[in-house]
Amino acid sequence: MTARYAGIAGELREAIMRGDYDVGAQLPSEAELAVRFAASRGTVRQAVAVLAAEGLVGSRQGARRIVLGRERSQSFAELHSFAQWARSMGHRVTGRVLEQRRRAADAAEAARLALRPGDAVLRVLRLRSLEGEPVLLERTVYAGWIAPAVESLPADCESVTQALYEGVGLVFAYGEHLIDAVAAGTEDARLLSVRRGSPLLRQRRVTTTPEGRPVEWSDDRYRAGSVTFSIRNSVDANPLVRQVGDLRPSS
Amino acid sequence: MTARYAGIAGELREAIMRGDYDVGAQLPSEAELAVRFAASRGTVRQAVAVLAAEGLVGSRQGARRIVLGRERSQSFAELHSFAQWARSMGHRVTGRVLEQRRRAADAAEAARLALRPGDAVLRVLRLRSLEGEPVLLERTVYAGWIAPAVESLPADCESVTQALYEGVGLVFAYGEHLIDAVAAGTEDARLLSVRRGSPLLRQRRVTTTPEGRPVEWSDDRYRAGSVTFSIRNSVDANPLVRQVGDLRPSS
DNA sequence: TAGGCGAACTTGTTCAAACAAGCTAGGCCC
DNA sequence: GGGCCTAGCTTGTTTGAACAAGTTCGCCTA
Repeated sequence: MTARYAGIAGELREAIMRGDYDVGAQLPSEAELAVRFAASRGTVRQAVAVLAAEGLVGSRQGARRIVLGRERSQSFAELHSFAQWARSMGHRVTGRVLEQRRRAADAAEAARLALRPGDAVLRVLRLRSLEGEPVLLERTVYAGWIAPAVESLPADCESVTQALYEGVGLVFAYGEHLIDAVAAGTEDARLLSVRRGSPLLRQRRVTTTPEGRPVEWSDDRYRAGSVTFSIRNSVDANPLVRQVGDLRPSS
Repeated sequence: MTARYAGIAGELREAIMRGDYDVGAQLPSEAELAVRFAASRGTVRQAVAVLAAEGLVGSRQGARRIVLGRERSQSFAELHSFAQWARSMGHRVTGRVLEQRRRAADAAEAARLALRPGDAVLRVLRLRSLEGEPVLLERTVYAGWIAPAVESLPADCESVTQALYEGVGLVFAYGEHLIDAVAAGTEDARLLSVRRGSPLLRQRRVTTTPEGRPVEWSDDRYRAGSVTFSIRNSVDANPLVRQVGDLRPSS
């Protein structure tokens, strides 16, 4: 059952997306929304807090909230599953496993997956295409405990995320993403049909279960121009962190 | 005066950073924290919600919260001001204006800055260096109403953000960031001391006042390897949105 | 017309109670 | 040891009251 505040947030989100309120326009006051939705002021506050977290509305003490934008947000699941995302964008998507092998985790992998160095992990190389064009190369390392489930998937499995949920009830709940730019290496270039040295958008990510158990650590490389990441922030909430690299040209 | 919940969040954040709780460890219950901080349970919930939004803790109904990570977050101001960020990282930073000119806004700029095409804007080309190495090229377009204040800044002004605040009380409150990878153009290559065509991490961003008025629209290009962007997300809150590009190789 | 003032409105914070929905750990049984 | 059950604990939701801190707008005066 959807919580009331989530339902109210959903209705307000739709009203914003529909154009009931222009960008820059004011929302009704909390008191008015409480009457309109037959809810308490606290519940309304929770609902608009959800929208604020999505960057759709902004607020100042004493002034009515304003609409900041109309861009549709994405659920965690949609971001996590390339296939789900692409389909919701209306694109034809395919995915293909090129390599898959168990091996011992190196120190970095072990740290990321809360394992000991030398523990068994499953490394998968996967190519994703949109409209027949290769756009994403994923080098994913799965913790050993999930390896059997991954190995049982077909090589052309479209949505690994969904298949793992349906197959073994695996749920992803938390993610950390590191985004930078790298030059295409030899393998990248061959598989993504680009020149060696050309720019790739790299997203390294680790994904974790609701209990806090890391499942996968992945190095994803997008062809430049194929994908853009978008983030909204504010003085109240800044999810984006800039970290210094090693200040030498990347290899 | 800092709100109580913000103070409690700060203390809990420090305890986490200090190692009082390992990654994966449980936090005390809300009831215990309420006693410890002499606050109501509602206030404690607000405090831990702040930490959850930073990706430091995760929660499941009925189970104690767990520590997800120890990475320090950044304030909005720190992310926005390259100089402030670099200094807090302990790096020597310089900034230099290479070009600065008023001109008419094109359609894209006008849309981003809530202006009409043809309205006057100020375009500034700025180079940022860390430890004497050029790492960031900013092409920033300021709305006309803030142009005089920007023009009055010295060419080697380190922190434009701080100077605008001190000079005219300008406050930034909201941001939108588009992150992708592009190939260095001729000017990029010359100014950042890289080969033409080599990868750059591009961050296009628009920044807005508390009243919702856009101030600047900037195309920032980082040398590959100099900076990584980090974002945490969860099923409860996903600030990261993947958008499709135009599926053709970038120029 | 512009500026100042104040009342009314608006959002932000804190507290508390009550209930719902889930987790955890101990005890018991096979 | 493993599975099941349950009491107690824990987080999630909703309501509401009271107060703080800020904004907005109408009115008045120079």
